[in-house]
Amino acid sequence: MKKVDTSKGAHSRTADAQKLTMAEVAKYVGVSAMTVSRAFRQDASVSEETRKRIMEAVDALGYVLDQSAGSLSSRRTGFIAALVPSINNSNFSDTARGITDALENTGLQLLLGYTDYSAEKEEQLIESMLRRRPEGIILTGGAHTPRARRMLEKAGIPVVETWEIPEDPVNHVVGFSNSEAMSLLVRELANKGYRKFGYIGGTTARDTRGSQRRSGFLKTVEDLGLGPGRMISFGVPPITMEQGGQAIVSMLERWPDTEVVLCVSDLSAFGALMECQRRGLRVPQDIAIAGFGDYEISSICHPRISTINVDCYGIGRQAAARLLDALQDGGDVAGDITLTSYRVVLREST
Amino acid sequence: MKKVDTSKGAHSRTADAQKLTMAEVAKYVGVSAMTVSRAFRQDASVSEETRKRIMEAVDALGYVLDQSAGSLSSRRTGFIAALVPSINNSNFSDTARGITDALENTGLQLLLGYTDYSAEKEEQLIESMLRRRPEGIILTGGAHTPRARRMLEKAGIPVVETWEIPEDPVNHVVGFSNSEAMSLLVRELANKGYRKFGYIGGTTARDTRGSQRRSGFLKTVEDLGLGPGRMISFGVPPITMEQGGQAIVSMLERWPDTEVVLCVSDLSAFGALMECQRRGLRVPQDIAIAGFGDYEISSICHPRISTINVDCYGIGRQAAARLLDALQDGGDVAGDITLTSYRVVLREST
DNA sequence: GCGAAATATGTTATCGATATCATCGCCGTC
DNA sequence: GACGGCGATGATATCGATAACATATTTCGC
Repeated sequence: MKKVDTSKGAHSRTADAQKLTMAEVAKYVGVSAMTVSRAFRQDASVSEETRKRIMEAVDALGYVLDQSAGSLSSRRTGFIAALVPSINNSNFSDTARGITDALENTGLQLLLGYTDYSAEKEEQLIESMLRRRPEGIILTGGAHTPRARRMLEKAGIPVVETWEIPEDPVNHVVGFSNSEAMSLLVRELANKGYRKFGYIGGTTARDTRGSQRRSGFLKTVEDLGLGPGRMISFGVPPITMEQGGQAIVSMLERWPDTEVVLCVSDLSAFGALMECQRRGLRVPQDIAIAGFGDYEISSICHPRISTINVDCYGIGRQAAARLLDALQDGGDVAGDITLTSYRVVLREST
Repeated sequence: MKKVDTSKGAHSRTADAQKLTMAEVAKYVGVSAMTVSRAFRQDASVSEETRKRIMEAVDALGYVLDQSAGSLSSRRTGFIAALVPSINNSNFSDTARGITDALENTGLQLLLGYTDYSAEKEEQLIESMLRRRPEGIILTGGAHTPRARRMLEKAGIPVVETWEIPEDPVNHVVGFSNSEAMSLLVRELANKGYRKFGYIGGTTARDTRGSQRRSGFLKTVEDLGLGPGRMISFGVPPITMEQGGQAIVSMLERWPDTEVVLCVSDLSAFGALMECQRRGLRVPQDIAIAGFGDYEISSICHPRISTINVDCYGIGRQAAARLLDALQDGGDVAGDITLTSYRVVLREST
């Protein structure tokens, strides 16, 4: 890693000193600042002729609207805040993309933050987001610190919690029951004849969706009379592909006769699958594996992985849509719950 | 997908009407607004006693600082803008995370946008970002529309282009030569004895880094006297895992004696690898496969994929660091080029 | 113990846009 | 032809914080 200085592109920050304001554009055109302001909005009444002249001046001078100033006086920042646990996880980046797409052409801009699955970090982020006075906020999950919750309630903006169904929602919810989804997968696999079930997940409750999946698994295995589920907890959530591989090794050492292993996500399932191949185990004959989330990888790898398909992108789109509804109606909308779809996808790995 | 109304969490936007301002906190405490403002900054001179009383009031009232107002008067928005082609690609989300991490505790907040590999979309995004008056901006690549370039130059803020080395940089650069990296991979594989080289990539030049990798491949194969490289172009960049699978099928139909296939990214390489397994081809004996980017998947799958490791996270961290340097020095820093490291990682797939 | 420097706090103007209300033509209608 | 209404534009106050300067109070060195 070396550094090379070049005089090219040198460029002092204060040089062209972007001092340009609306008033100067106005003077240049020979109208008032107010008229320039109006020209930037499509609903305002400005003659076509004037607007054209203004826009030409804007182009010529290189003026760029200053929304910080605008939002102070209009009391509309045009921001929507969204917090996701991690952006490196494609499930959540799909949700983020859904939000972005739904916001396109609304004039709203997304302020995105990563909580790293930590409620404390979430609290910090909520505060720093609220300082920007967003018009709405989208969160992942329903577990918040008390202070975070207070701030949210006091903010006076629509709040959407996603990806799960909190017991006591703040406001709107767009998501599904992770435990029921996992339960459905267990039942379908039991129907296929599997009896000895194992589960691989992270060690703590930091990942609330992961915990819900786990409890759905445990309960359903019990309900079906298939004895206590075999549980390997490995690594701090979210667990990686590699940890999935290590976990299945532990599983097979401890309970060699396990027939099928369900994983908290497709990522660990994939790691487990590859580790089995490396060890010469046949999947699903020697051991069957299933994941959760239907990541792209699961439909591509060989054998393909059985999983639960979740509408990640749709969660984002709908969360944004609920927010837009609420903003439209002047905020008189009561909280509601929008359930999103999921489905079991059985493939060659089970 | 159904909707369930609940009266719970109902919550009208105008109810608690977050009218709370600094002045009211000030009145509550019995000091001036200015003192409250000072209490929020660590460098300001406020007695410990007063600050404590103010913070208690802030807590009690639930006041949240309004940065939109603050940044108007201080002329510091605390925003850094960053544009990446896609957030669903883990290489770029790693870069985004690098930026976020580097910005932690600087009081700066990231405004993130996705260009979808489109220069037009990038132009739009640059404009909407500049409206927020960011203090610096990080871009991916060096291909911008003329208007985008003009806006960037006029903005008077530090600009960092990343992930490649533009011929004519706007300002700072943090990246590496994609063509040289690919060239290095070709040479190492040639050293291992491979002679008949194929390449899989997307169909258009939208993905400039992809194009650079391709030209690095072609040139090096020629230079080594290994005849014209065999090229399969498939799909609009960025190409998916599935398209990688389809592409290798075309490759082997057209040039069945191909010995090694290089892919524009690990994702397509993985798709190709899995498709080979599905068809009973042995990798690397029947066909060797290499990727680019060293995604997590490549070190986990079986066989593991040879690739170029790129310091995605480091690109983000360093880009942010260059920006912080420039902000620190009052912007009198000339543009410079920071080269980031990459290395060939040979694994079982070649 | 006195003046200078440092500390703590207040006052006022201001950042750059927009809400609001006022103004001025112009058109059409009864 | 007078009046109501609408379209286009301008003047002024204001959004909520902070910069800059002013002032009061304390600290400290010699």
